[in-house]
Amino acid sequence: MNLPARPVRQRRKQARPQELLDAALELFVEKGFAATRIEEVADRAGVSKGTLYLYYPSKEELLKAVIREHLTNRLQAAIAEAGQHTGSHADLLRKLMANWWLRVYNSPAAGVFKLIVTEVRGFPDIAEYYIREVVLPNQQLIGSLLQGGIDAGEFRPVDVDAAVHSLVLPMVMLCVHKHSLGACGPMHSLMAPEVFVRQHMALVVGGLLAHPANARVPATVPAPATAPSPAPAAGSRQRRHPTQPTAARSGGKRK
Amino acid sequence: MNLPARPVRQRRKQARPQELLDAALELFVEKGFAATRIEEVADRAGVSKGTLYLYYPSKEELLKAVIREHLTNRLQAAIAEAGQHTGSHADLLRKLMANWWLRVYNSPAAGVFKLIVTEVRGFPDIAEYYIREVVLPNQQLIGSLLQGGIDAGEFRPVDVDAAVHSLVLPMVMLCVHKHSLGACGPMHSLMAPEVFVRQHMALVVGGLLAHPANARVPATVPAPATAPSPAPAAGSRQRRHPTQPTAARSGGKRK
DNA sequence: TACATTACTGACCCGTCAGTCAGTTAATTC
DNA sequence: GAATTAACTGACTGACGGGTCAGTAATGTA
Repeated sequence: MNLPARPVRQRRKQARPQELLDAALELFVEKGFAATRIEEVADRAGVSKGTLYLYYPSKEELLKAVIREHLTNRLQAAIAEAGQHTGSHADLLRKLMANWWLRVYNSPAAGVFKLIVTEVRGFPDIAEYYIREVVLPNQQLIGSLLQGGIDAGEFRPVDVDAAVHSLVLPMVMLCVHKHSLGACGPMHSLMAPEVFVRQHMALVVGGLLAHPANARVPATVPAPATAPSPAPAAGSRQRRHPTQPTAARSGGKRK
Repeated sequence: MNLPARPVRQRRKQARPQELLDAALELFVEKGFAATRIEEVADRAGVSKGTLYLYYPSKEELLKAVIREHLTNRLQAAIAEAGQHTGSHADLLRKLMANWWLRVYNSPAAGVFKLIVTEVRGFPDIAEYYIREVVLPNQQLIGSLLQGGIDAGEFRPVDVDAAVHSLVLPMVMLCVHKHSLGACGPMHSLMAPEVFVRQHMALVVGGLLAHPANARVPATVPAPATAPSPAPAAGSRQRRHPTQPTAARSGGKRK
């Protein structure tokens, strides 16, 4: 009946760059840089191939713009805003990681981690940029928080760098996973990130505390204080059924 | 002087498939599947493009063969062999993770993790296979070890699935990292894996123990037992200088 | 309404690469 | 050493995709 509906050409110079970056991020994360055709990006952004080249001079520059945009504008903002909280060092750590990482996990920025893992070897200058702007500031932030806890006698004198990795790497891996295996259907979805972050922090902070008898479970679950009461977490089975749909899946697929 | 030295054509039907798989793994991990030319794989394996197609019917089948080969032959063997140790549950966990993961990390199998992260969305049947053959058996193995420790009263009754993730994800991420950022030059190398595994296990097992006063530091470093002495690990500074060359880099680059 | 500007389009150009196949040569048999 | 087998080669092809640019139309101006 209605013809392919000529989409009524529009002039929207302001909005194009961001729309192109968003489309590019989605597709690069989905299919990889090399396997994504520039025309697909243009299509998804609602423009023609030629238009894309008005805003970005080459495919490679588009990739770099995508990464730069998401890392500087979003992750860095999150880092800055993360240093604002107060409380005991253990609480601080738990709040920081839970809030911040869940925010990152649920934003498109999570895809950037996969993108970097995937493509960084082909574009080494991205590596330098990513490390300077993201990795080091983070290590700095978490590291000094840990060091503070140690100096205050709240944490055991662990290797700070190693502990930072123990804390952060699982969260990064979760972001990467979300956009690789996690996007292959609901057959298996590692674990609900909200549940995991809480459990992970409880476990690792438990290993950090100099006097573990004091605090056991974070504020959210007011369990009997000192005794090792068998109440790991609300609604979390003890074992069996390692597979579980988990329902939550974000980023609806278009075509 | 000596001409390009005609490489003396050889007939080696037996060795070809494995040599092609090895070359393919290297290149797919290095450059990604889409960006690797089939002729590069053939070159690195010392044959012509035509020969490759005698053994693998298409580029995609080559990829699947690479993954299948490394996952079944190597990782599964490691899993089977990993269940042989004895000792307390905490020791078992530490030994298992340290030995096994360092083995994986230092083998070409580490690259397979990156390969899966990178390519699985394009080939969903690989996902199913990987989860069935690698993820689930592993969760099973570590999970039952943890559950055993809990049942024996050695560990606190934590959420087993979450704890498995806390233990394993950093190691997987380390493998992925080795072949992405880690391969971009010595400007930054997360951390020496041997050091990290030890520290990570100490930290997390510390969080698992029901009576943390007992064991503090694993066998390798006989530190003063209970008191929080400031000796985190040999040769590991307390903070500052987050960058450190770490020297160790494997997999020499050819051209 | 006529003219100017510029955001936007898509057919085209050309290098690249997965896959093919007629021919070459190492190994084996007689 | 002649004949036979089959592992191996690499020039070729057809499709595909990055990048270009002459042309189109939306918007602004007089």
